Amino acid sequence: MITLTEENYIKAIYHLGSNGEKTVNTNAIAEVMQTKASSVTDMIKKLSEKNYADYKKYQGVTLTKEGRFVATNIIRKHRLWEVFLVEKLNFSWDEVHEVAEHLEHIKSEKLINQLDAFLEFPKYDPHGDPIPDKEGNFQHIEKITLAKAEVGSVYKCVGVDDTSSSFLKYLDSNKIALGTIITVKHKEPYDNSIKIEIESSEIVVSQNVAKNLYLKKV
Amino acid sequence: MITLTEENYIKAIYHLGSNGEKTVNTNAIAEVMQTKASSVTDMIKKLSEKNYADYKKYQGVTLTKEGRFVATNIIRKHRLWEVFLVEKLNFSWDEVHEVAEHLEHIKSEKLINQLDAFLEFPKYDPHGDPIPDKEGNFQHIEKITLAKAEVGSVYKCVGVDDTSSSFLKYLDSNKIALGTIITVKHKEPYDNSIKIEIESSEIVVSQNVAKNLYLKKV
DNA sequence: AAATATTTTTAGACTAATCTAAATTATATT
DNA sequence: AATATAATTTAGATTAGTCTAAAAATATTT
Ligand SMILES: [Mn+2]
Ligand SMILES: [Mn+2]
Ligand SMILES: [Mn+2]
Ligand SMILES: [Mn+2]
Repeated sequence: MITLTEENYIKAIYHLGSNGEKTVNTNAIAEVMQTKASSVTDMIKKLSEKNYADYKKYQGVTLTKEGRFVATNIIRKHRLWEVFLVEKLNFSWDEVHEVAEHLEHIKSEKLINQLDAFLEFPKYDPHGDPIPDKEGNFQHIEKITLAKAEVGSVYKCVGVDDTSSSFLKYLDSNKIALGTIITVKHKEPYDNSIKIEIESSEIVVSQNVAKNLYLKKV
Repeated sequence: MITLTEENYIKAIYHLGSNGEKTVNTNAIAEVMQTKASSVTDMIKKLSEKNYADYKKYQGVTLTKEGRFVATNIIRKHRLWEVFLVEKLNFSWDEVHEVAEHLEHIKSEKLINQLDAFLEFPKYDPHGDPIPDKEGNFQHIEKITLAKAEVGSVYKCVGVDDTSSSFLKYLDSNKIALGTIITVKHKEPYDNSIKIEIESSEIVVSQNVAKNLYLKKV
């Protein structure tokens, strides 16, 4: 039996670890979990005892195969619920994350597999993130941030790194959605802002925006 | 802020109290909650402090207006989710209760109101129980148990008291569903079993079954 | 109206998850 | 290599929800 809190720690470790293959350190987890390092230490000991994580004192933590399975399963549920909320219940993409944080912990194999079928087996969530299958496998799409895109090239918007409501609403108000075609017109060396063209109108976005928007060359 | 456990206690008190207008006693709650009387005492003290319940030592407990609102709101969510599972995700009526026990605690006004709309504002759940509106109001349907039905009269099946999987599967296997027309043919005084006619075939059901099946005269 | 049985409450202990403050280990700087 | 700084762990408390065992109150029976 796995508790809701354990699931959230496992998810946090998974997300922190998926960038490099290095171990995840205590303070990083504490920050994501909005808790204190001492609490994290207690929890990773417990996860280690339950074989969800490998842990040696002062050496950071990694997930075991079992831990990774738990993580991808929660992510699968989270993203499927997000699709449901947007596609069926008319939520906008900036409203779904918080609710999905709760729905992802509902434990029913049948529920999630029937939901998957009801949604016609979506491959991506409303933020462009891939949805793992029952075994935890999912495609990695090749994508770069707008910050690293080439001037003169044409891209398609395929995802976001920041899923905060304020960022997503900013994109809405600038007519940027998943699938939107963007041409990079100019990079300003002074503040790293970028001028882009969307549907024949030009806008300038800050470096901050550019770093959080994922593109794919077309 | 209300905890999941508090919500479940409030729901239990509501269900136990809705039969009579009397106070609900500690042991009854303990049995429903699968816990010990001492734990119940602690919790009803807490619910009383939070103004969800009125409580005097040794005198049993009743819900306040606020408590009843919490209760009907959870019941609204529980029953809407049950409808969703049956109507959209192809669950059968004996599979939904357990999952709904978890889904009913998801806290999002928008979620539940959009779900209500998506389901086209159903009035009853898959077991024939009425779905409260946002204010907690719902119609009481006049219904009697098969045990109290008159020999010779014709009834429509409108609900069940026992929502256990085994009882619902029993009904399935005997072609009894919500809306099924039933004619009462004979009451056996010896063991209170009842002979009924369904779609021109006759079956005999036990007193136990008869007490858990709700009917309405047609 | 006592005596007995039942119900309810209290007292004290346990677990999960958290915290603060102090101690320990690792890393960076001189 | 010694010292300073940062990260991590430990020790001891706290809160929610639970338990067992004992005490207190209420209900039932004689
Ligand atoms: Mn999300
Ligand atoms: Mn997402
Ligand atoms: Mn139910
Ligand atoms: Mn129901």
